[in-house]
Amino acid sequence: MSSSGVGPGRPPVRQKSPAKRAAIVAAATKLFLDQGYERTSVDAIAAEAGVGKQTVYGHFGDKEQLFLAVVEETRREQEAALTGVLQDTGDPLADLTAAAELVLEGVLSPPIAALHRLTIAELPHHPELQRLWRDRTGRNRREELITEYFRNCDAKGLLRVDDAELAARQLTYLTLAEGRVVTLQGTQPLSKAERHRIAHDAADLLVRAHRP
Amino acid sequence: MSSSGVGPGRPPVRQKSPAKRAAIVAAATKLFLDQGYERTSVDAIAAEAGVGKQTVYGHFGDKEQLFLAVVEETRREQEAALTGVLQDTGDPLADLTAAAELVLEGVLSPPIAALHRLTIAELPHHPELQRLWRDRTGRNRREELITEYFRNCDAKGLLRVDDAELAARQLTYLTLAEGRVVTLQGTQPLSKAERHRIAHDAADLLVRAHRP
Amino acid sequence: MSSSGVGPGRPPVRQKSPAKRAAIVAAATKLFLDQGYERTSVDAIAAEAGVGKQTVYGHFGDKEQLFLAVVEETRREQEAALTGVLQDTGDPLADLTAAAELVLEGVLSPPIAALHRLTIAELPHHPELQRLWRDRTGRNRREELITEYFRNCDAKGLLRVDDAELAARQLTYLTLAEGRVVTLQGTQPLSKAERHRIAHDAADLLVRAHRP
Amino acid sequence: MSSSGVGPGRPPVRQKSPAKRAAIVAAATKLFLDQGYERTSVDAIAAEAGVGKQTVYGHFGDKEQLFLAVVEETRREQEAALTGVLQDTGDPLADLTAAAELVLEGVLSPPIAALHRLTIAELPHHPELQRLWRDRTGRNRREELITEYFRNCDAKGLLRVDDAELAARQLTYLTLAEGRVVTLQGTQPLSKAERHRIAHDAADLLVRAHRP
DNA sequence: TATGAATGAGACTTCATTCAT
DNA sequence: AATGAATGAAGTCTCATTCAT
Repeated sequence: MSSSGVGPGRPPVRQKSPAKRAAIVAAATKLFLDQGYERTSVDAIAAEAGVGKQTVYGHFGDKEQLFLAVVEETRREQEAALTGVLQDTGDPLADLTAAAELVLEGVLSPPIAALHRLTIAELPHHPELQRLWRDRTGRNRREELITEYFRNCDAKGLLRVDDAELAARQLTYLTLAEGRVVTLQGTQPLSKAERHRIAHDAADLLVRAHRP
Repeated sequence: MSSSGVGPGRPPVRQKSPAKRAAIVAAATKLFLDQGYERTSVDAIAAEAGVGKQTVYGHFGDKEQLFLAVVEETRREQEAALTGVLQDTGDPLADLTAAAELVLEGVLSPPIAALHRLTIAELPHHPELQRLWRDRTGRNRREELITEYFRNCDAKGLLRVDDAELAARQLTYLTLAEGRVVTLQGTQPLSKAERHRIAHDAADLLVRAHRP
Repeated sequence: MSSSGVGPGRPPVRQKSPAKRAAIVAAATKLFLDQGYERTSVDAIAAEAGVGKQTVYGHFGDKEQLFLAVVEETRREQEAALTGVLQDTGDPLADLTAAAELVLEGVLSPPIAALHRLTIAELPHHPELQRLWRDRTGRNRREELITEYFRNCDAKGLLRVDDAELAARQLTYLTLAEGRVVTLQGTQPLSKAERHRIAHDAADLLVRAHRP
Repeated sequence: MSSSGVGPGRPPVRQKSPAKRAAIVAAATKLFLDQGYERTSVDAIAAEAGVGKQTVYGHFGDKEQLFLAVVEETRREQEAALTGVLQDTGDPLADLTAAAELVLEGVLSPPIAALHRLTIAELPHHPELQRLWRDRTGRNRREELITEYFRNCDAKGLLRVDDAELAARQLTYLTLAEGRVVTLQGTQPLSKAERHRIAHDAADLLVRAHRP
């Protein structure tokens, strides 16, 4: 606002290049997720991004701000990537199993799992990160869809669900918790069969609990 | 070769002091849990333990071995601390809620939560740690007690539980997952009321699902 | 990749100061020659050069590279210092004695002798150094001049020399070997008289062997 | 003398074991020759010898004394190993060539070459070593044999040698100097053919110079 | 006498950050 | 705005030596 006017004829006073900023964030994301916060050096980030070190400091101030920017950015991307497909075939067990599988697939994908580990690790050391994470908690598009699904089932009499939000959260947490344990927090791959089993067990529990 | 050399073998004269070893582990535990692996310096550990740096290296070889020793030791302590109280009042909902509360209390206690965060953070960087953790998974005394409880309920006709192990795992995971999210992975305290609510919600789900 | 990054390439703004590099090499040369490789700390080199430690690492990467740079540099200087004075008075014994004295003077001068000792000591530990030294062997300006001198004598009929290169090498090696032994590898000074004796003995042997 | 009496019946007051001393020297010799003085740790020596560290200090006082003991010991062994075979076939060139080959073989053998490099490297740092080496210089059995050989040749009129000692020294130095340069101070092997060439060139020079 | 646990100093190297250009 | 050379602090680990047994 103060620097990017539209008037003609000003000398080219070298604006902070958004392209470089993006390159830095991309490089930092890769390295942070791969190696963790402390293990990643600003030098390495600058080199990976192909920029000078001062450029990094110019854009982000210090290493911590850059880290927070990376977390924020990555979270935004993930959120956007949550495609809202949730079939309603009239068979709650099948539908919820499928939904849980999608949850697993999303959360255990390498970058997201890495972000999760990284966030947990750095949580106590960056108060700002706590605020960031707290704000996000529960505001998940997928969970909202599952909530709606439970509401529909209740309306249709397929299930009897008093608190659809709670049910959606339970399905999600249950699936995730077991998925994370089985894959050593996302460091090991999850076979299709195992993923299905986990999702099915969770969905089955919910369906049984809420059978009319 | 290493013990006898040229002359006849004589008994070793001086042993590595177990007291110093314990002091080092205690100091390392405190600092690692507090600050994380990378942020903790061996210098600081030695100072905290009141020993020389080389004493640390003499006992553990390098920082990573010390770290693994800390994890192992802490895990052992936790396991031992799991007192096996699990009431059977004939009211599954109440009993399982109480059990879940105990789970929460144990796992969200500051040192254990810190160890959990630390372990997750370092998992990708220490293959040995993965092995350690994998071996531990599921071999939990508390879970076994809950499993037995479900079996009893099934036998008594209070609940209908085909797979008691699965049920116990589900109760545990569900409780833990929500507890961890709510406390920001154990970095924030959990009020008694909130703890009860979480435990109750989970226990309620299980009981409903398995009602005869 | 490393030079352009995202934006358009701009000329590098700040160059590694050649003055600092030179100061580091000078300091390292002094200390390495004085104390040897292992005994010399990078800290001490940086202090002697009046720069920060990282400046040393920025310029040379690690201690070994710095060491090789020192050897290379010192060798270059020596080579350059070899002034090509080799009188031809028509008296081979006198001329070759004088030449041998010059060889002695050059090779037993404290810095060059020290470099020689240092190189020999480190040869087995730095393969790169072996390559460096192998390449240098025999490419000595002084030896070439002596070779020419022998050729001239042969042409003039003063001596009968079939293999002038061999003769030059023999004069050089013989002189050096005895000079080094007598001075304890250059650690002790060599009196003028002794130097003359050594040079004369060697030259005399060559002249006698090649008398027509 | 004061401690190793022969009288019977003294209580076994634990004498300094000569076997351990020998083991320490052997271990130290191996490691010093292999890695150099600074690079070899007392720890490693004690481990290699299979004794405690204090035993090393008990026997030798400190690392430097141990080093000097190693040099002294190794020198003694070499000296002893110099078998005095020097043929006299009446053909000076052949005999001296053979002698020079033996010199080469001895001096360029890996352990002796290593000792030579080590000694040169440490010469400036251990004044005691200088004294040790100075005393030894020229007191070489092989050289004495060659000296005698030259005297015999002179007596028999095969050669004309005024200073047989000088001639022997020249043959030795010349051979050694070239041999050392060619093998990079004994770090590289010397082919039989090359060894012969070097010895022959040196012997030839001497024979020519002293032809009657 | 012999052991090896323990020490304090110091080794090489890398870090986040600033400064001169 | 952007570069990367330079800094000073701090990192992990090893050393020669001593001390308690």
